Amino acid sequence: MADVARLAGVSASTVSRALSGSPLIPEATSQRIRELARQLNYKVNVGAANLRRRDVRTIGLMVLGDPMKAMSDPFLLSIVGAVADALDARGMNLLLSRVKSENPEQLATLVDSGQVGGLIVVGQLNWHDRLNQLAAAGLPLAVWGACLPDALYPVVGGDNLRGGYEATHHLIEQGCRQIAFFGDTRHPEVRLRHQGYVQALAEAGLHPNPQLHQVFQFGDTRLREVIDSWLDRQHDFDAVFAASDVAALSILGALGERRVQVPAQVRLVGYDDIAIAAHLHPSLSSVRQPSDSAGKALVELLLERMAGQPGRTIMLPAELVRRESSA
Amino acid sequence: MADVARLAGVSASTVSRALSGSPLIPEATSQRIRELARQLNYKVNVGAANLRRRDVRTIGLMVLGDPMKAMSDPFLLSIVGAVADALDARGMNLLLSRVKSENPEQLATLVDSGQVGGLIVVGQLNWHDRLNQLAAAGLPLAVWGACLPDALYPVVGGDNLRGGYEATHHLIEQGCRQIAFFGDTRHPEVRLRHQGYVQALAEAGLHPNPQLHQVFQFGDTRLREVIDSWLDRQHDFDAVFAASDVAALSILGALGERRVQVPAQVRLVGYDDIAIAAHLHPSLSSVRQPSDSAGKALVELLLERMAGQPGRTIMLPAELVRRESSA
DNA sequence: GTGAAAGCGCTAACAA
DNA sequence: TTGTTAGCGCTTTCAC
Repeated sequence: MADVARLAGVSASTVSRALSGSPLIPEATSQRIRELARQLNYKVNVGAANLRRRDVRTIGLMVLGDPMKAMSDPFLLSIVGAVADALDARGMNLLLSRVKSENPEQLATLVDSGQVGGLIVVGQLNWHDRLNQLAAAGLPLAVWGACLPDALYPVVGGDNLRGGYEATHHLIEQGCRQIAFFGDTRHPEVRLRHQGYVQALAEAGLHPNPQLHQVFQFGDTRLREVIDSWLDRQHDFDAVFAASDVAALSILGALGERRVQVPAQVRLVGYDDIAIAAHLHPSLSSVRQPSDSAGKALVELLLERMAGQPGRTIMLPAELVRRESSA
Repeated sequence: MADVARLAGVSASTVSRALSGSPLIPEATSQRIRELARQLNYKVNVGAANLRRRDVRTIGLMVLGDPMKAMSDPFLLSIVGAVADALDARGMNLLLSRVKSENPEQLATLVDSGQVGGLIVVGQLNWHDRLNQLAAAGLPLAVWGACLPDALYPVVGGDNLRGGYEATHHLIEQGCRQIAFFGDTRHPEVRLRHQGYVQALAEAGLHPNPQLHQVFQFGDTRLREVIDSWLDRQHDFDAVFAASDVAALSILGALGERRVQVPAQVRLVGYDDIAIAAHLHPSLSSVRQPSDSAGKALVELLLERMAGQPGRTIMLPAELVRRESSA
């Protein structure tokens, strides 16, 4: 910067101001300095600027859950992409972090060490209490997940209750009576989807059959085994509502292998509406969650939080997409 | 840090040394200082440390290609995950960047502005020349892609030629004679896979039929349309070799919709061996590329490059995984 | 073995 | 409108 200043015949302050678009510098000077900097291929050292300014234009993001497993869920990744875009639009950067589940404090380190100004956490897993603690301790974060009533942190999430309800209601309308639920209800989001499921059943005068409710870990590698063993034991159902499309895909595969016709014998609805859902045969009915809006909303809430504002909750609509698998 | 120093009754220098594990400080003192820092929840400011040390322990990663599209290819994402892990293991961080294809210089900015010490680029697209330019200009980078002979940058890639050969050879062994190739050969990696395909055909005395070669954009949203229109025009084939699993999935869906039996009428082999490939019905034969090793190798090569070493090429094995779709 | 001092590259009072 | 000055929080000679 000193070089640029010297060559421009001004002081470093002026260069700094010109390059950061300060209104103090007249447009002409500003132009000249910018051009010179460009020619010299000079770029402001962001680290030094951060140090002086005492803030960082980078935010950290982590996907909770078994790293490799969670990183392979297309829906969660589409949220990561959307967050990256939203940050990009504001000239901010994204630091991607792997969280070792043994060590929740790792989250705060990123902020404490000044590497990032705030944190976006995708998925709550069973970390709700820990996240509450961190938020209470003043850690600036925003979370994608279920909108829990006692959350001390800002949350963006889909309308899981409604989504679960819609999916189930749709299956009932299609004439299904024995509707299985597939999902890990230790997950707050899945718990809500399950509540919606129960609600829709109740409304139709049906009772949830515990035998038709299968718990599994989101993104479990052995998902297929779990599904197979469940199908081996359980034949008395005419529909499945899966709490994620990844699970629904496995179910589709398992059913296909057993020559069970979808939707003729069993109807299937998934959740998230990942890209391939539409391209399968049969194409997969699913509950769409708008990941673009999710990314924008997460960044917005995080910045509000970083600016000291109270912290809101944003619930995004859940929209049932009807396709062949439940026709 | 001043606080910690004062409370420990030592100088900031000593604290700095203790916290960075300098051998100058006796173990006892070091222990004491670390413990105190922990109690005070003190974390070294990474930005300031970087500034002083004049290096950064963060590297940038970008996936080339239409952002949303590229970000949705599970295989590319598994590489991102693997890179994140490899960096994590070395105490380094990962800055995720979206690249706007209009502006290649954006890549260098991340390094020039001191935000990252080097760059990992996933996919070459048609950027080979630009990457060569950047590398020639001294930008430290490592690339996942095809091992091109004139590359000035370090490359990690699968053995695409071999992979294409193996897949095709396998289909020929299964008795197929009219084998279609699906992939965008503007992509260097795909071009090599296609060469392997041609090689295997030639070896069996077959000639590639141009009508059986369909170009499409990797990750193209309208992939399904392209496939459908192709299938409408073209019926004279008994196998498809798809240059990516994502494409293979769409093809599987399209064939299913037309009641074409896989593998009975048409055999199918994909590429990448993404997680769901094994869970579909029929399960998808594919050529596996080891993304874990890829991540490690990319980080290794980049660090070598950052240390001023010459820059090597690492070719990872391609392994055909036989499943139902080509049985 | 430890501390004092200098300075990494930048920004923001404050002064002119 | 511009420049001078004083650090941001840390690491590292260099001297003790």
